[in-house]
Amino acid sequence: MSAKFINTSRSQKNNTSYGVTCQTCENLKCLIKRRLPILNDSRLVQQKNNINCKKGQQFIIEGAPVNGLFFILEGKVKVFRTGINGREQIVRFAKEGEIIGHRGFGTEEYYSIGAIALEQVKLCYFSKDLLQEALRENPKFTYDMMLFYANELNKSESKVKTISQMTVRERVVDTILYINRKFGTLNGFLNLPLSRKEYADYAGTTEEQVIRVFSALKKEKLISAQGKKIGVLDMAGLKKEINEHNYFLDS
DNA sequence: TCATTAATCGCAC
DNA sequence: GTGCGATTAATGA
Repeated sequence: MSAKFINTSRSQKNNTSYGVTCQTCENLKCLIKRRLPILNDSRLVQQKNNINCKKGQQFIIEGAPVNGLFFILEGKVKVFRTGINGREQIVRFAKEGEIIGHRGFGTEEYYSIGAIALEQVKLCYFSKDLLQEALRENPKFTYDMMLFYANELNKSESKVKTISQMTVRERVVDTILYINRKFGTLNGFLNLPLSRKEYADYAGTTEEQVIRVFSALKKEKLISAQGKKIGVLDMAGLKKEINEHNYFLDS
């Protein structure tokens, strides 16, 4: 909770608490890892920081000043924004290889979002200044980042449409499909245990609505539920729910 | 086992 | 559809 994770003063070489450097990292989804050949001797990769987060720990606080960007090395997080009456709207879920906090990058001085670890998470933290330096010097890297931003914008525009035009039932189904697409399944259940409230916060409804839709879907044999674990029984049936209204979005 | 926390359900608006 | 409160199930210390 304290601000010590923003501590960028790490004297030595590339060693970290758990020994992952950009060179030894195996996460090929990471933009920086993919461009390592051209970024290898930049100060950016030499001075990155590693941060360990426990489950439930918030590592980005709304309103805090932006000093850099987070890349997820391992684990899953949720990114949210707090609404008027204190209700939180989950903007997206993110997993390894994704970037967090990029919206505040550049002109914004403060984060407009918060981020919480959903499980044990390892993060790579890059300072804003060094990142800007790397972007100015490496057009290819800059281009990759631009594609990432364009893609993110597209997804968030799709989500606006989802929330404003779909019924609650469709939004909940859409959320299940989204989690399924993004995180896959494990032993027949979605590979990401979320509370009903978290489903609600993502789908833009209330916890009760999610429960009601879930129990309806269970009766219809479309999904199964055991506590937090949700299993998809009839993928085609769920997709049909949304396809019928032509709102299916692959975000 | 007891104490919390989360999931459901029912009911009024 | 939404929001509150009571009941019950699940989880953790």
